[in-house]
Amino acid sequence: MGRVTIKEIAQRAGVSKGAVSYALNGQPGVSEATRARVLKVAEELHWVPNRAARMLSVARSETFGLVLARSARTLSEEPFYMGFVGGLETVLSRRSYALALKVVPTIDEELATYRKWAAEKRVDGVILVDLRVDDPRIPLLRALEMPAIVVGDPSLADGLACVWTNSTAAMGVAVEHLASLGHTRIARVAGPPEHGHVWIRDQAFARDTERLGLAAEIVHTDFSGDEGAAATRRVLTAGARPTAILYDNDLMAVAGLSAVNGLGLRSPDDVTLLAWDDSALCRITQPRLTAMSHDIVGYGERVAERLFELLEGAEPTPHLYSTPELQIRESSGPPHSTAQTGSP
Amino acid sequence: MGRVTIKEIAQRAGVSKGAVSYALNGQPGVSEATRARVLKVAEELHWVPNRAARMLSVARSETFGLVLARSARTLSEEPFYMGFVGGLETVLSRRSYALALKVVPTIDEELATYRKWAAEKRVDGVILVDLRVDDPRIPLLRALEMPAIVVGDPSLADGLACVWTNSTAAMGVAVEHLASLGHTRIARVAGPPEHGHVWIRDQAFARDTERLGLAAEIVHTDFSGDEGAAATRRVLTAGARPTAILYDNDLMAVAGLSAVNGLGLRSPDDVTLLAWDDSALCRITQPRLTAMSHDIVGYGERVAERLFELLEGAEPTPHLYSTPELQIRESSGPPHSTAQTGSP
DNA sequence: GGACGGTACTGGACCGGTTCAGTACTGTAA
DNA sequence: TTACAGTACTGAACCGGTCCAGTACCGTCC
Repeated sequence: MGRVTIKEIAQRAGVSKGAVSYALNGQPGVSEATRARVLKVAEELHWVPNRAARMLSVARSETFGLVLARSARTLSEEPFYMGFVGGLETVLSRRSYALALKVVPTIDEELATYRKWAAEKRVDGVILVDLRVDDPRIPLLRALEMPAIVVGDPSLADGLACVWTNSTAAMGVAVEHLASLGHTRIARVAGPPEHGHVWIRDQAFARDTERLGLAAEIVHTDFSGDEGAAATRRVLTAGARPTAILYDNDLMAVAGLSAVNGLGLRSPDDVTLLAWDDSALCRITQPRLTAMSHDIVGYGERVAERLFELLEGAEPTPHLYSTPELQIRESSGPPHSTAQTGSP
Repeated sequence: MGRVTIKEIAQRAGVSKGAVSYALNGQPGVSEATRARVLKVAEELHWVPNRAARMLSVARSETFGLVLARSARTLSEEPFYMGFVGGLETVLSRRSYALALKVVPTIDEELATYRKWAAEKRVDGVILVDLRVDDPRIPLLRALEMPAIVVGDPSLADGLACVWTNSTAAMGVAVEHLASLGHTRIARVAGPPEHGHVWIRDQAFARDTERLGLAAEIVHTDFSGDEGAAATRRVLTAGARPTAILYDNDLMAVAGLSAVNGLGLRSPDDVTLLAWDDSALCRITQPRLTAMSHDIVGYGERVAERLFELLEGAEPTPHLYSTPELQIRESSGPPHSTAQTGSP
């Protein structure tokens, strides 16, 4: 049991280590008869290549890295990552690649992790999530010559390969949905503006509401349920009350719905709510939440595929994965006539 | 840049490779003067040990493995894992250990993964989650002689080292809380009974309700929001309506609350709801949910520590991490007089 | 002055693969 | 018959560390 090496296979098959290596890797240099014999012996001995030895000689780790710069506590509240990691894994397993996952508290430590991984040759490539505006990780990865896929908009990736979903177009769809229902005053409860995708949606939201002649308002939060609820209360109790609120993630939308109920209001009668991401959370509320929906698992799969393509020499061109689609549910409705006039 | 090996350090410091190795690893065999000189050169050259080479010679991978046998989609709905992984990471980083995370669809593939990891010497130890009754992974890991920590009750771990939270005691606290409020008819919306911790809580629930003379009922689900809501509707529309419902996770409890509202009922007036795990979800509903709360991040930390201890030769004794604590919020209340008699 | 012990260091084997240069043998064409 | 090409294989170097056996040199004690 254990400790089966190619040396042992070589002895049993009566050939040299080199021949065994050729046979096992499907390379030319051995006859079909020998190859079959070696394969048979390897099979009988339950031989599996030793990863460390492979890594050392081929100078590849067959591992991709993913660093999440968030506190462990806020991570658990975000349904995004787990689904995304699941998608990555599906593709990695097919090629016997592994995922090295690291959770660090700050971006500085994330940078340090990349430096270390590069020096150790610990990973063959990395996946960059949670892009910031002018993200310091991009120049670093470029300097380290580390293959990387940016999960985010090409405008944030600064020439690195990226896979993105078209938030700008999706925002257009969302705002038009609200406008077509008759809403004229819309609030957006957004994440922190230093996040790249928040910034992009901010821009798109401002442009689309202006184009359609709607009164618009943006409140920034930290993505948490608590701040989502607080922001909701704030916009609904201010002078000019919006009749629709658009959230940057699911958790804040669900929390927002509770805040609405807490104020004695109802959705969609008094206020239409629209979430972003569309996890299971959106379907367990009452009313269920209208959301901009995208397939996070598929997104992860596509990102992993692109990283493999990049390693095989593909150009680092941006790839559009999808545009989030509007999933209309019961939290959408036309504005109620009395609510439209605003409260005292 | 890159390619800094101990050979180069040896040349620059004017000593042999062996001496460099001793100096860098803090081992005896070199004078303090030489050690300082070697350390200085290594520092200047930004030397970092090559992982593959280390692994090959010390026959350790400095990696722990975690396999999650769930579909990627259901994973993203469970806040537990991300927080747990975050906790593991905190401890692993301190020792420069890595986490190999694998997501597979079935337990059979999980077993295959362990076999492969053992043969490849891919991981130094594994962490076992989602224990089942008569779990086939336990005899396999024992046969593979793979160091492992079971995340779950000693009664499920069958002699393997485990870290657990006392669900039985927690269930007592939960049921007594409901009894002390005056509830006499309680339902439990549970996960699948083949899950070890569900089974344990089922037993405890049955025993505690009987001890206190309460009418009890258990409905099993798949842990999803949809089934949690359906189960809630079922128990509330059956002949003898319970006045309190105890859920096996947060998602089902939140979904249950929506189902309660959908039936035109109110919590806590018509029905008291009690969740389990206490993630952010419990605080964003209206009313906020009473829950059995435990520190999942800390749990992950403790598990990682135990695995290190095990590798250092500690006995595989069970370790109690904590007993979930009752976090009382607005979804708890005494039963309403009319509701108590049941509906037609 | 010789035996002894300890310290500081060297050289090389080793981990388990990959890969390259070289060799022996066979078959074919000039 | 010889030259040449191609196939099948061997032996050894190599990746970058660890670690053991051996050695040179020092001071100490009898």
